[in-house]
Amino acid sequence: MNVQTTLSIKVKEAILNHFSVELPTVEFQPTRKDFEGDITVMVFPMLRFVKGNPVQIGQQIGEFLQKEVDAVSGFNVIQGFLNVVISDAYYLNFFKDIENTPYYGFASEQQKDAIMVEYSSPNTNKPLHLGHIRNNLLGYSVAEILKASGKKVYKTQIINDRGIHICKSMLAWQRFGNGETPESTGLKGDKLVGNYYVAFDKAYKQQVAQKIAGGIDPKVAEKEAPILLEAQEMLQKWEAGDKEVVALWKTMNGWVYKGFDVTYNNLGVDFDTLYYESDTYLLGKDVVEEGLQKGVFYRKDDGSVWIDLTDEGLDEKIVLRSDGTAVYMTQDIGTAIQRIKDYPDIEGMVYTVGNEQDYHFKVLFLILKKLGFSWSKNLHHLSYGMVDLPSGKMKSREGTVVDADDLMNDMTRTAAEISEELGKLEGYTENEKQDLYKMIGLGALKYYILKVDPKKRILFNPEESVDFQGNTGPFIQYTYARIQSILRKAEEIGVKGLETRTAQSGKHLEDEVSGLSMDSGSDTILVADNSPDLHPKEKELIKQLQLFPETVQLAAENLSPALIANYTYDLVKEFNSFYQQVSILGEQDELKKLLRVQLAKKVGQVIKSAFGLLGIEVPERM
RNA sequence: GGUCGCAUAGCUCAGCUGGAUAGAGCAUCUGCCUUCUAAGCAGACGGUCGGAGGUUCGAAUCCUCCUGCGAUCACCA
Repeated sequence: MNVQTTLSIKVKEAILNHFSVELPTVEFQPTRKDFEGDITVMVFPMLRFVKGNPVQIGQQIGEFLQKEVDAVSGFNVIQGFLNVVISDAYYLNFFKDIENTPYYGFASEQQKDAIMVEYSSPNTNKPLHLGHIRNNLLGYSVAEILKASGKKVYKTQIINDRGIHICKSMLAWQRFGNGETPESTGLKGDKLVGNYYVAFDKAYKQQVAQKIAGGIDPKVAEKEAPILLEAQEMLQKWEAGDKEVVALWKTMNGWVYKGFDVTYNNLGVDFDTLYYESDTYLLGKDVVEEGLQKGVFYRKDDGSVWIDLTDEGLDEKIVLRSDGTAVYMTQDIGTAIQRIKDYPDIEGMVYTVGNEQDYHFKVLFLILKKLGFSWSKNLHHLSYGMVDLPSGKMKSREGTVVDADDLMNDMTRTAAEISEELGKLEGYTENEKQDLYKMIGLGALKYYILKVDPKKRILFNPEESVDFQGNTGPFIQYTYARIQSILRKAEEIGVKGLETRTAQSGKHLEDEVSGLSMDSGSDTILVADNSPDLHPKEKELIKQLQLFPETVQLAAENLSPALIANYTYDLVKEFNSFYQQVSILGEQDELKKLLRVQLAKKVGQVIKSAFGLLGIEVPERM
């Protein structure tokens, strides 16, 4: 039982004893730094139930707590705030408990029910850009956070591999490509295909301009440009299964996938299962038919099928065209149901999609609910704000995008410049250095994006490079590296009570976290009768460590990696302050020295765990 | 026009279910490297929390209205 729960019970008891009143709840908050104490009991809310002077009530509760609860070593009352001082022994005990917990902060038992997290889901006609990066980082991180909170998670994406957009690239390639391939040009496949998408747009605009110059109405010109008509024709051929078109489609999508794989790999994201729109775009029609029977949908005279959501404050929405073909909504209904069929343990889904589709998902979830699917109540749209440039929106066709690969390379290069200037990497091979630069550059980028509340839009200025100082990924990575440096030295000089086992630097977080865990045998020392007094900075650190598990849960509930990022920053700030103020290895008292080394080690583990949830790696040195 | 979201220091952002004097980073200025990594620490400067009402013992937080910005409202995806 944690202190807060104990205190809550005891506060109620105190009120019952003194006033014969049963309090429904007790409110707490961390004590502000400028007052003495660790946890503050709010007296004000009790005044609704207990008549009296808040200071006196606080005083009475305080006295009761001090007498009844071992962990309470003191208190003070200021206005309606009862500041409770928690004993060093309690914090030492707590730290002893978590010290050997390898997955500290992560839910120990996995729930049986699974949740599917969809993210990325790009079109296959152009390379990934900064907007996709935000999507990928959010989706990946939320999936990891959900896992840590005890959920079983499937990561997926639905790849938009068919439609007019890819036909445009295909047509332009046929027309202007001269048989170019990624191999012949040395270009990444997605880049090559993207170039033809741009080429299409250029040719299209020329044709439109020509028509307008010839006196044709602009709106008609836009619809009747020959190259557009050809693209539409190509799409029809594709749907009809035309061999030549399908073969080209497969080839060009194949190029794109190879390119995407490189980008995903560099970005460090992955998927457990993939869905392709070419497989799912016909799904959902039968469900619409069933819905018609049930009266959820209705058919208009022209044959199109609709749902009336005006009762819910929304509009009418089409779910099937008059010619019987599926719209986006039809597919999404079908795909959702298909996923449940494929993975029967799924009890909920998270869709990582930009906030421009808020309305779409509101409608989708409502339709699924009306169709009577029990899991519809566990559908979440992880809606995030757009990433805009100072010049405005990013537009692939106009070439105003920040390319994902370019951006990652730029970040790595900047990290390399800074690292080389600082010159702390003596003894590292060139490969090790490159890996480290990438780790730092990506750490900066990922943290920069993930620390912001998902629902807020991000203004990204490519001119002002992402910071490497202050509240940044590299700052946190640096602190981790510092801690590892201390731990290496601690082993060298042989700190008493510290196991000399070295941490394995495996690739997986799980391996490393458990690899880092300390052997037992040192625990009893901490709470011996003559326990050392805690330095205020040590106490603050333990308090911050204590918050990690609840932060993970909160982040999972809110689907917000930003909460993890901000927590980690606070922890690291606290550690650096501690590091600055007290000497760890220079401490004369062996017990204190051991405690500090162990604290540093635990902070390092939590940094690594937390950053793992953000998809950010941490270095041994930097 | 209807609906949804956002608005906090010069800039970028925190602020948990309402609680004490609204916090960080960047930028500007001051100190601190012969002691565990200065990508650091300590400090200064900087705010009518978009505006106006309301609820409450108490509002950046909840409600209403207004302003500004963004998104969305297609037999597009």
